[in-house]
Amino acid sequence: MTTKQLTMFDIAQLAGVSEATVSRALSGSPLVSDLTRTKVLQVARDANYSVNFNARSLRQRRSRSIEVLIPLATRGRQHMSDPFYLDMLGALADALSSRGYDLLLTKKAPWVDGSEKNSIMSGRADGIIIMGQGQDLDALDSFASMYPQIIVWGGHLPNHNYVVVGTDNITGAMMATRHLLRDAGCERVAFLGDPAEPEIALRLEGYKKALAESGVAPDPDIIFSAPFAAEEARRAAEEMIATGRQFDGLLCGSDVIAMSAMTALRRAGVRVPGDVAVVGYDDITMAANFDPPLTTVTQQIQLGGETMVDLMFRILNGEKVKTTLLPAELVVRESSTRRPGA
Amino acid sequence: MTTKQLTMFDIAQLAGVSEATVSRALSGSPLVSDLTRTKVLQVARDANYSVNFNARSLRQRRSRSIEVLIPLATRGRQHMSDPFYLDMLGALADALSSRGYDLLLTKKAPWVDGSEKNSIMSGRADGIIIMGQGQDLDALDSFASMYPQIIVWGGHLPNHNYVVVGTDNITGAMMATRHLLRDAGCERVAFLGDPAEPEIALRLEGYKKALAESGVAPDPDIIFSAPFAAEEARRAAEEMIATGRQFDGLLCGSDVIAMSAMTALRRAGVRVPGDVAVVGYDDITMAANFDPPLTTVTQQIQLGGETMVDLMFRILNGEKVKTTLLPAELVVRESSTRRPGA
DNA sequence: ACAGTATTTGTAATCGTTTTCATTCAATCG
DNA sequence: CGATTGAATGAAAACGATTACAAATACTGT
Repeated sequence: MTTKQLTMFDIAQLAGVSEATVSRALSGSPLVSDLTRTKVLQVARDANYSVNFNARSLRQRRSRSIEVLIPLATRGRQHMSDPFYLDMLGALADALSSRGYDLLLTKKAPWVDGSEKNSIMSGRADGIIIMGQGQDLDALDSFASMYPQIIVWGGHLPNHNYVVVGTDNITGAMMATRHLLRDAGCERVAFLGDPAEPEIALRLEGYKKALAESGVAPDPDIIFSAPFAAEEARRAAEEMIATGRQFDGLLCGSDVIAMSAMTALRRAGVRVPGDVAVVGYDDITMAANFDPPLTTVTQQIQLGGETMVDLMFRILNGEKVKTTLLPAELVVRESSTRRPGA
Repeated sequence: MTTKQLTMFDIAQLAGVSEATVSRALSGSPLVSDLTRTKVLQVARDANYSVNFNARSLRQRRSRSIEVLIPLATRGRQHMSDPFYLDMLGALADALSSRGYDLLLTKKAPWVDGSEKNSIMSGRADGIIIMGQGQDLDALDSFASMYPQIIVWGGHLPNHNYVVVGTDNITGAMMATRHLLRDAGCERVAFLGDPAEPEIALRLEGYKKALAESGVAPDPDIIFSAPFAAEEARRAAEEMIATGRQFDGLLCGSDVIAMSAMTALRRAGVRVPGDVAVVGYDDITMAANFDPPLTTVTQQIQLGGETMVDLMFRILNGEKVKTTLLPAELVVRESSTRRPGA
């Protein structure tokens, strides 16, 4: 059972020094002789002592933890259950823990529900990493304007006063669309995704740009936008098919959407990639292990997590940092290697 | 920019009362008159004041947060990227936040790397929820023996001194296997999963039991166990096929494994469920939206998360709680509706 | 009006660190 | 050898809340 909580005072007694010295020894301060340090460390280890986190945070006025906010879109793009988030969470957890920081996971944005309480002002966290701008850009903006120590993963939009990290969605979608048009030989490329989410909107923009490049006018009939998670994506795809829209290529707003759409297509007797070439976005772990393996735009999740954490620490150090655009890269796999009529 | 940190003293001044009264008013203590309470609340809201978390935790000796540990199996069952974890994380986050608690996400088990430091003894968290027993049962056991406030999601094993919450893996696997044998008419049902992970071992046990029921002797040739995540699962399945093992049914240790295996099967020209009926385990969100929709054993993730949190709070209240077995339920979908030769 | 009880409030101690400032002690120098 | 430096330590003041205890006030009933 838990033995009585040891305090620094106890360690000081045992080591025959003052609390101040113990504190210094444990925190690696140079203001303590090597001899005393080893002695103190030894005693602390033997006693299985652990510095009280709250006391330290209180005194130092920093918590050594970062909140990661994955807003549960009430109605929106992806549900929290999108594996993309998990991959990113893993990357963030690694990046933070390698710096001795903890990760506080939250689902509810502090700017909803009126109460302006948040983890920064309560000293709960030193900064907040927000996954996705979400749909209420103004609320995010005004929230972020109160705190500099905020990093947002998302799309690069013109006016905002927070630091954004994200991949180049426009270019990514352009590459994907070009691939469908040129390599896969598609003539009518459709789009499936919810542009209410900024990242998706940018991908839609890239899609249109690529079409324009090839002299194709975007056809609103095959630009399907509806709010969705996996389930709704499938339904949307089913409806697309049911209403008889013609397309031989499909660019999806995410891998989850792509997988769901492929399911719908196949059920409807449409072959992938034979009849329709499909491309996803994100390159989640499962994308490569899907059947057929999903062509997709990789987001370099590991790098993304690392970058966000890096920038966060810069901010906490008082540096001025800039929004960062990571390169997107197309990963070609079988789902888009169309063999018309095969 | 962040205005100077307000303290309770400031609020007390503004409201014309003492700090003690402010504290009581904010915490909803009955020891304060309604009049003063509303006054104080008003002032606090106007000033946009927020109680300092660390100071409170220090004084109250509890942090109002729970650590959720998702051990990154160095070599093992599922990588952290299994969506099952994300669904469960979501459930835990909901259950915790509805009780005003925070979720501290961790990947590294405190009992590795020698240092016995952990979030409980440092006052960082009030309890730890551990996702999966992992492979080092003894280490977990001895760690848990030091702290009562630990809940483990996993398999129900005979000897351990921590509280386990999990679904009935044996029964779940039995139902799944029976389904393959009886409903799908399979004659040779294979198993794919890594029994080094306790939950998988139990599923394997259920599988064998169901076989025995039907008078079938388990064939080691088609019980495939290898450590894996999605990628490795696919490889394992590929090897299964390549080495020419005969089977017309496949029970997988998880949905991710099942999806990967299905990919491998189809690539090899094996039809699912035509030639091989496949069943997964977990019922992750994507299972229903896969092609074909995955027959699987649902784990009632929401209930599981809620249960773990509930038990955790009981423990923190000093109650004695018992290991809990949640029911498993088979969800039949197309991936196992075999039409031999169809 | 007064003792006796509820009800509200305030005072001050406490939670366990870190860190400023002062102090000690040994070493160096002129 | 006394003065001066420098390194290593300790004493004590924060950090910002909560709560035990005491005090003040309001409310009973006689």
